[in-house]
Parts: sequence; structure tokens; C-alpha cells
Amino acid sequence: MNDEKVYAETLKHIHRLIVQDGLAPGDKLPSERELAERLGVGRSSVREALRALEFLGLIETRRGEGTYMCEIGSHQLVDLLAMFLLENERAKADLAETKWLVERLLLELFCQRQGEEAIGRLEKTVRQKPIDFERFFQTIAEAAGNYLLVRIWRALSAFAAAFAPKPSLADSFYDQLLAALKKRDSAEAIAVWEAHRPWPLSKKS
Amino acid sequence: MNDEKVYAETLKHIHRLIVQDGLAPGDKLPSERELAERLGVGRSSVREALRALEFLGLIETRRGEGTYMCEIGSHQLVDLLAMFLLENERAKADLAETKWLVERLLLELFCQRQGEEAIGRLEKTVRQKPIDFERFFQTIAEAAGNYLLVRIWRALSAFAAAFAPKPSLADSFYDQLLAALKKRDSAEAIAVWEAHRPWPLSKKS
DNA sequence: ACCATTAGGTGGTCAGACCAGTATGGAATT
DNA sequence: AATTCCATACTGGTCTGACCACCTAATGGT
Repeated sequence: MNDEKVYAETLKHIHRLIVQDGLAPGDKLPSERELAERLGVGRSSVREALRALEFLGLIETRRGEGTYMCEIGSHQLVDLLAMFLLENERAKADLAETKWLVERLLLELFCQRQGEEAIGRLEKTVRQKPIDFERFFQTIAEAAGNYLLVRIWRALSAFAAAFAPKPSLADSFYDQLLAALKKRDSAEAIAVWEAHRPWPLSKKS
Repeated sequence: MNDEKVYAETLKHIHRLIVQDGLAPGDKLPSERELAERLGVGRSSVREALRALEFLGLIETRRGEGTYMCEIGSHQLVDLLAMFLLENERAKADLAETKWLVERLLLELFCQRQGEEAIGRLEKTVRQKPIDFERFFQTIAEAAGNYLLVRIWRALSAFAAAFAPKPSLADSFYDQLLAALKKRDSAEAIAVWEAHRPWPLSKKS
């Protein structure tokens, strides 16, 4: 019945353990040997599961010390994925497009949910020349109120940064966008967005 | 001097091997034992490297057959990250919203790229009562021409299924949507979408 | 109080064994 | 000659036990 691979099961078990114990970034996981014994599996299976988690950027192993939870969105996975993504032109195009679309979504959400303090932080970012697009959009993303979408954006952004130059946009773009956002006018914001960062929404395939 | 971990080095070696040999999706990798011998490392280290690649969604292992390259993108990755992210109520709401937004995006892309055969498949799906939303949207997603976005949608969809019942929509919704899609009228399609599957794009937090 | 030593724990790695599937080729059958 | 069937070799999956390098903390002597 249960033909699931042991290392995959182990991965789920470890996940359950993390959730149940409420482990936060920085916390220590049980040792490999203890995990193996508690889960009734071999240490090698535990290690294979941990390896997956490590390369996904969820844990960090320190020789002689132990295994620790770490901040998600780590670069390990970004570098690795980028390494493979680089070999595929199509994937690059899809990534760029997806990033663009998600950013447009975030603009829309921002207009419907933003508070005054978010606008204030945006203005501050814009005053700091040269304007940092990543930083600017990070603020928008956080204020958009959808944490999962922010996560997705961060991942896309990190991937894109791994093998594409940062987009350099004119100051006027930020000014116009900010004006639209202040009015909570999502239609205008999107119009500004599409005018300054056009994406060929037309390719056949 | 070289204090890099063996499984990390092995990972790079395997990548180099894949690039040099020009392995494409579907191609077979050397066996674990052969890799271990060629790279002069233990089989367990090879396995740990492969495990990372597998959970990153880059390779697929089939017991008794071998290890194969698979489509690039992110699926396991998104799955796993989501698994760790979706542990609270807030995340569930974000998931539902994100899924809704991504689906709206896919509708837009579909209108700009769809071919006639995609429309045909949609009509076929609609004729099969009861209409399966997942199946219907799967067709739209694939025809939208952005593989990465499809992957993200699939992950979102899978997770949503775990938390919430499948949305049950009136047949008239599919009819109206199909009519709009036939005309490649993204504005109308989105209008139908928002009318039948409304999402409270207004919550403060 | 200080510092050096030491013992135990931890991750990292390897080798070997065995299991459970699949593929393959040759023998037996038709 | 074509087909079926099965032994065999190969593949991934798993466990065990051993050893290394490293870190920490307790120990013990000064």
C-alpha cells in the first residue's frame, strides 16, 4: 500500500515535526541520528531528505554543530535554479513575463489596500537617488497584503536578478506611478506600468 | 584547501556533465554507481546531490530504470515552499486570492495567444457534464503559453484542493466565458470571471 | 580564576550489503 | 519465423556500521 519512497515520507515527517514544534528561523533541529531513530528509518534517508530541504534554502547544516532552520528565499536555490534555467531560452522568457505579470497584479492590489504609511515609505525610496527598483517594489509588494504573492514575487525577482540586468527606469516613471498610487487609481497605475515596462503580450508561442 | 562539501561538488559535476553532454528533457543520466565511480566519490554523496536536483524538479528517478531529465520550471519547488508557508489561516486566504488572480492572468494571456484547437478542446470539456473546473482551466493554462505560470497555477490549484472544496459553477458561466474567449475579448472574459467568481478585492488587512 | 585537555556529540563520507523493481537477451514453445 | 517466458544483469532504494573532521562543553590541573 505504502509505496512512497522513504526519503519523501521522511521529508513530510520532518516538516510535520517542524510545524508541531513551532520551529522558527534560527532554531535547531534534532540530530540526524536522533531523527533516524525517532522516524524508524536509516540515517541515509534522513540525510537525503535534509539535503532537499537544504538546497531549497529551508535549513542550514553546520558541521560539528547541527542543523538549523534558516530564512526562506535563500540564494542556494536561486543560484542552482538559475544555473539550469540559463540553459533554456524559453524558460527565461517565461520567467521575465511571469515576473512582469505578477508585478502588475501587485500594483492592482496595492491600490485597493494601501495605507498612508506605505505611500510615505515609497516616497522616501524615490527620493533616494538612484532609485532602486527592487526596493521600491518590495515596499509595494509588502503593502499589497498578500504574503504568498509576495513570496512568489521575491522568488521570481531573485531568479531574474541571477541572470538579467536590473531594469533601469527613468525617474519620471516612478513619479507618475507614485501619483497614480496616491490616488488609488489602479487603472492609471497599470497604464503607467505598461507604458514604461512594456511586455510583448502577443507572441504566438 | 578544498573544504567544499562533496555532495555540493558532486552537484556541480553532474550539472557540468549535463551541459557538456547536452542532455535534454527526457534523456537518461548515468547510473548512480557509474557517476560515483567517474567522480571518485561515494554513492551516497551522489544520491544526496541527485535528491536535491529531484526536489528542485530538475530530474526524475524511476526505480529499476534510471534517472531522467525532466521539464524545467518549478513545480516541486513551489509545492514544497508552499507547504511550509501555508500553515496559518492567513495563508489560506492568500492562497485563495492568489489562485484567483493567477487564473485571471491566464485568461488574459489565453485571449492573446490561443489557437483554434484550444477552443475546440474547451468546447469538448464543457460538453462533458458535469463540467470539471480543473480540467477546463488546465486547458486554458496550457494554451496561455507560459509554462512557468502554468506550474505556479498547478501548485496553487493542488493546495487549494487540499483546503477548500472544488468551486461549483453554473453551466451558464462556462458558456459566457467560452463566448468571450472565442472572440479573444479579454476584457469581457475578465468581466464574466469577476461576475461569477467574485473575490473581495477590498479587505484592509 | 584561568587555560589546556579531553570526551562526547554532530555533520560528512564511504563501503558494502541487500531489496525491489525493470530491461534485455536467449531459450523454449508455438 | 514469430512468440512467449524466464534467468540475469542492471537500476534505484534502503540500511548498517564504520571512520573522519569539527565543535562544544565538561573536566582537571595550574
